[in-house]
Amino acid sequence: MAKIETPRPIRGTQDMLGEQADRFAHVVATFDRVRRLYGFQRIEVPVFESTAVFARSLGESTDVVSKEMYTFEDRGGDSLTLRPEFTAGIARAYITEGWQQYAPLKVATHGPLFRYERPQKGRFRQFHQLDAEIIGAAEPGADVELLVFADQLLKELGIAEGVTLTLNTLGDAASRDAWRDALVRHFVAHKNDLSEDSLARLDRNPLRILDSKDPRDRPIADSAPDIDAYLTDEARAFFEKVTDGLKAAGVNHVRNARLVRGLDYYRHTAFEFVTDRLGAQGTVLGGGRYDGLIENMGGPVTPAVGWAAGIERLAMLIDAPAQQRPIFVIPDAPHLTDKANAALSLLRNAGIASETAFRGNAKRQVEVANKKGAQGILFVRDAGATGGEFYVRPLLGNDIEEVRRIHDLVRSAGIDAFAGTGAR
RNA sequence: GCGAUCGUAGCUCAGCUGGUUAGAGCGCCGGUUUGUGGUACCGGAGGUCGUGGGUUCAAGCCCCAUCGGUCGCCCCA
Repeated sequence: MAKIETPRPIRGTQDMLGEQADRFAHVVATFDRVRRLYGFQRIEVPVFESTAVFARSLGESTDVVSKEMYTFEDRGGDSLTLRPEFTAGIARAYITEGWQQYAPLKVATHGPLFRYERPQKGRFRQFHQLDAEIIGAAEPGADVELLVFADQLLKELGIAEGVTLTLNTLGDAASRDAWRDALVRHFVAHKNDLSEDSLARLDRNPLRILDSKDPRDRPIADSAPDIDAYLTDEARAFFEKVTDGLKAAGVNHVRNARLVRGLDYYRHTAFEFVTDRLGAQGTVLGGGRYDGLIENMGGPVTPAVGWAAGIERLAMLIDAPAQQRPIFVIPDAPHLTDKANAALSLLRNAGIASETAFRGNAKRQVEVANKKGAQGILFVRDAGATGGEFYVRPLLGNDIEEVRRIHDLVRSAGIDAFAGTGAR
């Protein structure tokens, strides 16, 4: 008989078990809790959209659109794309669902995203992000609130220590255009000394040369003009209000005049929370203001600002979430199984995490309980057995008070709880 | 798309300059011991050494190709 070949998992996808899944869930749960503190509504948007949603909004020349999207034709011949980011889909929903009536709208979501990239540390083809957006607010206060929200999230995840907020402004459209022209002039003047990669960037996305890692580019990038000289008065005032707001909220940051964002629609505030603890993937949370996007997609002129954070990356940084330490219920002999199950129900109904092994003698089950890090063992015996019908034995590192509570609970409820089991 | 590196049991790995029947720990299965209770002992199953070619009397080990993992470039969360 031919051997059945098990299909392999798709490159860049993950299967998570135990601690890894717990870490992931803890990040999401913390986000969901903090997001409520800031009054962000939960939204859900589709995992796939018309290709045009992403192709138009992200910019045709970006890597994401030109080579990283999972795009396919459905059976009706429509071109669909698995979302490579959240913002474009949310902007589409804002327009098509009439959410303008709620502006300024504060929304949050999380879920899977897809990009066709070579996987490496902290990078996957199916990855997951937290996302927060404020749509319909042109005020710098919106930028500040999002940043303070992000900062609190990282603090509550316990990773603020190793993570730094880096901040920049790309100015308004006039500032950005003037700066961009100046940059191009600067780079063209040094064209002969640029790396091949940066020569290509010069045509597609000259801003990106600023954060090139190629040593040949560094002197040229470092001597390039900052945006500061090209900021309009309005843009400068806006940026000052953002930094002042952060200061008032006690959020530390560093200015990174070389920070640019890859996607075309960014204006004004651009920021990244970065760490050196994730190998080449330094960015843990990033975002900025995208005042032009919704208009670009055929909607009304709508200012907006938002950020996204990589759940996998955050999950790698946090301490392992505390393990659930169950009470193990062990019947002393096989005929006590039903009685043990009754005890289990009693514990669980009282909100006490408890488990039992499905096989093995009592001795073996004790070993299983230890391996699972049980907090204590509830031995279930025949009525009148020496040592008591129910006996709770605490294990190493237990919470004595909790064990005592269980002891009392079972003993006081014991008679009635097991009356109907036929086990007595 | 490019580069580096790795690929031996379910898992983590050992396997000397190529040389008999490929090993360990953990896990799994069975048993012994104990018997108001955890850390003991014995045994067993399980591997076409990623796959396909090649070199050689002989390949887990050398060469080529291919697939996959990991890390990096690009780009990004």
